[in-house]
Amino acid sequence: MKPAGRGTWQEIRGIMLDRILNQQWKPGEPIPNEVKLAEEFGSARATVNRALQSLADHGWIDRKRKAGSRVKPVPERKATFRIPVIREEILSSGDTYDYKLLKRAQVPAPASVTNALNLGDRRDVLHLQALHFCDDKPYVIEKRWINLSTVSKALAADFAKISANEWLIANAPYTRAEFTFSAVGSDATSSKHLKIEPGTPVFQFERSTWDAENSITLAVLTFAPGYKLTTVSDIFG
Amino acid sequence: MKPAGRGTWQEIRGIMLDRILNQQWKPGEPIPNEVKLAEEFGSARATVNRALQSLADHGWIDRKRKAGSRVKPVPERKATFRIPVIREEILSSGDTYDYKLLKRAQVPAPASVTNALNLGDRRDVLHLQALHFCDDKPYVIEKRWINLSTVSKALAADFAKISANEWLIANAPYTRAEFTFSAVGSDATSSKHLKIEPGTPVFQFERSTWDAENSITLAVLTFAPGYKLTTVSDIFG
DNA sequence: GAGTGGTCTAGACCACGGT
DNA sequence: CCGTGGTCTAGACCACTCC
Repeated sequence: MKPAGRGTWQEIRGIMLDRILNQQWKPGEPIPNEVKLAEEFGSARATVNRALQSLADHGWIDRKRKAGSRVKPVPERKATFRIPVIREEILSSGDTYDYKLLKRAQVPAPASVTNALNLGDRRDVLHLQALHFCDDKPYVIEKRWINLSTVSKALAADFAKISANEWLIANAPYTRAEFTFSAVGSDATSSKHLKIEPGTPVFQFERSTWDAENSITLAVLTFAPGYKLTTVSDIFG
Repeated sequence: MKPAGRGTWQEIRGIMLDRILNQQWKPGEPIPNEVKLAEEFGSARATVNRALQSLADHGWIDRKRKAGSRVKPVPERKATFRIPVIREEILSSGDTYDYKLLKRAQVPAPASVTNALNLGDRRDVLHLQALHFCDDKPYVIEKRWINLSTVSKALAADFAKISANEWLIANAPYTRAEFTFSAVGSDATSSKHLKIEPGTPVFQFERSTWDAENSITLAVLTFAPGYKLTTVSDIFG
């Protein structure tokens, strides 16, 4: 005869999620505490705890000491995107990849960059422009500014051979990043290199990265028309 | 005299992450197994396991039974967005919210919808168009198709009073969703209601949701010009 | 103060997957 | 086969926070 405890934490999570979905546990209402659930499922409290943690991580419940756990009134849905390394993204879909450095210059930072990277009066940045090709067609144009106060080594890198992103991954890992997605009309530079009419709607992806409080780089990626960013989110995605 | 074990799993994770970041543990190389790490940190294996799990969850290491754990050659960076409920997003920023249903019709599904929702020959869908206002200005136009085979109750809902999204959250929770972001030129309908020139670059957010294998709804949100989607990702975000 | 979740421990068994 | 990570247990103590 087996003891009652037969659940893995994922099974227990599944049971509890069902109760939330079919409103056996109603939005905003408290659910039994860990000890009681452990008794009910015939498992250790740690197992129930892990299941509840997971539900909380994925936005189904709120947990507070003393106050207990409650079903969120509105489930908090999230979408997660892998931030791709362009070269790998293209190669993995079986296309050919090419890269061309268009511009490299040590310049005083424009105001928008000073602001985005919190540069204060340290205004020396390395500015790069590059074009990435997919199947010999322009795929994305990259404008980038690198904070030389933080990453002075970047001056010695050969960005004609390795893209700034890949060099930075290896040489200046970041601990915090800010991403922005938007739709803009193609500007003069992008239009020229992507071979499209100025003003064509294009998808723009902006990323600034930081190591603790030190800004590393600002990258603005402008994709060729038709680019879509897609993600599938499973219930625990 | 205290035993050596003084670390929480987060502290241990922090130490191990440092080793990865300063390449004491090099990309692609194996790291010691859980038993050895537990000895080193003077903690239980479960504690080390939790720390390693977290590193794996966040894309810093790969773990395989028997093969052990290795530092990922290229850290896998992710960005997570909360999918906002428009009304709450607007209200929480202190603006006024308004909503207007523009159209409601039971129609045969257009081909793109049949395809996106995998409708087969069950072609009856409820089509809605609605406009959301922020501070009395048009903010986003929503085109939506609801699969009546799955959510027949939707025919009885009063979508003039409650937005489809909020009704569906309460009445047809989903277990899987697919999100797509893109930049498009504003079409005739959107231009008219957002009061912009046709062809203006606008941000478009498309979401289809599913309950197991049954599609629920397809929503296409077209935002007024200037909309940006932003997220900050901490090292363990 | 007291109830709840957060975490740690020591030990055990299991499941996967490389050899 | 057998080493590795994945998980469970039973018990303990701690930390937060509501009352």
